[in-house]
Amino acid sequence: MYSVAEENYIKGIYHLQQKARSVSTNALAKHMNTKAASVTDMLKKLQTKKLLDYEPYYGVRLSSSGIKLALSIVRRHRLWEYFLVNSIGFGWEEVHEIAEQLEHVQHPALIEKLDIFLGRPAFDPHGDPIPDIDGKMANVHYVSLTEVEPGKQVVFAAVGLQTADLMNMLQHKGLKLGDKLKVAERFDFDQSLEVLINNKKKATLSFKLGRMILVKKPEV
Amino acid sequence: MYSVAEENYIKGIYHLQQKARSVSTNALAKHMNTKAASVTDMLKKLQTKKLLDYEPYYGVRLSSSGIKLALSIVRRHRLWEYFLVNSIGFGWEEVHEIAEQLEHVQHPALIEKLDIFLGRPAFDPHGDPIPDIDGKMANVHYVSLTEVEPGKQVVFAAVGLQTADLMNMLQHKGLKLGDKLKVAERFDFDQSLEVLINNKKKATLSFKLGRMILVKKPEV
DNA sequence: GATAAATTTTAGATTTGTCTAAAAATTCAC
DNA sequence: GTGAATTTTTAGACAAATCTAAAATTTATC
Repeated sequence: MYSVAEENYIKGIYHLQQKARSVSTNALAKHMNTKAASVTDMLKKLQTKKLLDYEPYYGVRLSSSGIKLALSIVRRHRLWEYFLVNSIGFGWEEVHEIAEQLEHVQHPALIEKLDIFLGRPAFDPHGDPIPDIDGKMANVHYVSLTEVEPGKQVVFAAVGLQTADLMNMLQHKGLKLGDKLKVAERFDFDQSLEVLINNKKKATLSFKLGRMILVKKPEV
Repeated sequence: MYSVAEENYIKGIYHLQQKARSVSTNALAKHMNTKAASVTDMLKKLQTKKLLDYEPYYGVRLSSSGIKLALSIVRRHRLWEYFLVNSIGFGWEEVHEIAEQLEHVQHPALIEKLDIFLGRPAFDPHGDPIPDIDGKMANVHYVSLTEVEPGKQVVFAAVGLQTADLMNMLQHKGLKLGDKLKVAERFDFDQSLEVLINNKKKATLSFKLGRMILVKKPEV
């Protein structure tokens, strides 16, 4: 098992790596709120554990096992955030710090059981995709219907949540994967949407529902 | 705030204090799975934080602020256990170790929101009372099954220990909280018990096992 | 391409919590 | 109540993760 400090470094490198190919000691030190000397020490340690490829003076990249670990930490973090907001009523602005602690709780079955309890959500409360147990996550080229410009045609590509509640509701509204959707109206008052389904049926969707409808641009 | 190690010592002293007025260094060392020298160091440290009254060579007792802290840790631990069993489907034998980690997650509103979400439960899955935010909890005067007169009907209300070993054994014998128990026979030779469970199943329990089965008189 | 500026690493110290071994205090046994 | 056994504390060391200050390396500038 890895220490909390080690896990935090791996997660930090993972996030910085999304922007640039390789991560510098200084950038990581700033991101981790620590000093460059401390970063160097930790990189040498994580190098021996084969979690990353570290070239002194030339920055660091996660190895494949480092990426795997990072994705598992990100998974834990985002599932706990989802729980904090959608189960016990925190606002999405307060959950990050709590999830930073919860993500380090170690148990072989905990996260899988939490995932099932939550309905295997695909996105956390901030809209970030939640990696599955194999590290796969929703293609972030999807956007939720709430972010689509009125008038534009899009295709219903995925749901952001797999609860019976949501499924029943989608069925009731006559919505299924592959449907062509056009936002006819967006009301500022409650951010609800009026959509045209397959250029035929009209339906009114709440903001909360719209967020769980993930869409992509139609194939040309 | 207090470190995980500090919180664990406070919790350990609290539990040992329930049995005896004052807690010895060695008893605490055994309970904490550490060495007496380490205990002495920590006691001196917690003494300066006014969490306990420590008299060198003569043991330790929690101060009133130490008791308050202990009760808050116990509250966190038992609420998380309740969540693990009743919300996400763990068996009662596996939750103790996870709750040991979760109990140290720090946030001013977390435990109150969790408590509300769970419906403010009064007892954890092992039958132990959950302190409220002011440290108050259900007053329980359980006796162990070994002290019950043969023929009397009692109710299995709590376990005296929370090891996976014990939980597995109870599960195997088909014993769970709320069961009606009657001591059918007590053998002087090894002090083992023969009990009738819910007026149906019979089971033989060793003295050691019987001591860990805490019961109360049935409601009238 | 030499030198200055910036970055990174090394060396050595610090804090927290732990350990072993030895010394000190208490308790037990007769 | 004295000596032995037990318990507890002290002294000194260690591992993890951090720090500051100095040295080494890379990058930028002219």
